[in-house]
Amino acid sequence: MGNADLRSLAALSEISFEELSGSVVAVDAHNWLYRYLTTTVKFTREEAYTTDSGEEVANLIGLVQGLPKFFEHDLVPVFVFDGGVTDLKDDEVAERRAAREKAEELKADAEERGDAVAAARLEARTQRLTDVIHETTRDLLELLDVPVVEAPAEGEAQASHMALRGDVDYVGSEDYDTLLFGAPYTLRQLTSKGNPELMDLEATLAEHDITREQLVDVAILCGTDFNEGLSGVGPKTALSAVREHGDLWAVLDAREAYIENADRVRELFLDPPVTDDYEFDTDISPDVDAARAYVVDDWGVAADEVDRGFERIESSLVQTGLDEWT
DNA sequence: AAATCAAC
DNA sequence: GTTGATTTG
Repeated sequence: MGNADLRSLAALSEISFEELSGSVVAVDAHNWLYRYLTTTVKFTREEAYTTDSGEEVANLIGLVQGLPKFFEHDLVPVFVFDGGVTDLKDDEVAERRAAREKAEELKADAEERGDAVAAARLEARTQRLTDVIHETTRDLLELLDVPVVEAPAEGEAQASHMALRGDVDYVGSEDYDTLLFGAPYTLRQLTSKGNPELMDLEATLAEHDITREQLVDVAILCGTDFNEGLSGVGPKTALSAVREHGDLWAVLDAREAYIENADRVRELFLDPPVTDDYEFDTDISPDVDAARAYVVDDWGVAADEVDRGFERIESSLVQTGLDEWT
């Protein structure tokens, strides 16, 4: 199962923050938080991200540490929140729940053995995005005046739709799904060190001389979040098969194979539930003091975890303010 | 989570 | 080329 490994097919290139200055980037909130919670935050210093009262605040710290990158480079993030779960994804959700429960069991075992390292690793797997995390994330974004859009379903699909309509310049994501959802340009590694990476849909299609429909077919053949791919079929095999036979159905026919829900998965990528009913203002003026008070006073985050982040946000605001006068 | 490596 | 395990960040 699992995700299509489209990396080897994607047209990627480096891009500098200078070139991106002034752009608006739609970020899938779920993905952004999930990645942040499971990688940067959880591994080493788990204690720091849980308050004395036992509240999970890693998301708040993650935002305060991650957002300055946007502000400092004059990039405006628009956070897109997931709507209801697609029914197709029920399987996936159930699977994740099972995986989580399993991980929780293993973690309990590890703790019993006194194996702290193993327990910490497993903790990452038990991680989930709770309602509290979603709500506090929204609250903090609001205080920082960061635009938020509600997706009817998949955040990635909505973000891609907004990019297709030209309402944002880029989608910010680490996933390759945005290619399938039709996002013209996706930015990767926006919060890591070094330059971001630009993923170009048109260049990807041109490079392999295929259409977006065919790219979706390739992905379905290798497996996506929504369907099991054919075993033994990876990106290379899928690509040449689609190029040879034309589309998914012809490939399945030729290989006498069957993929559950293939038609619906295809539809989901090519014509996902999205909305034009959104509105946001990219001229943002964060209330840094209120944000700091919210994080430190209301939620009990240690001040030294967020001081630097808030300082960076503050000084980036001064900077852009000056730019307007020069 | 990405890169590398071994096995099929 | 694909997959699974492994390591490192």
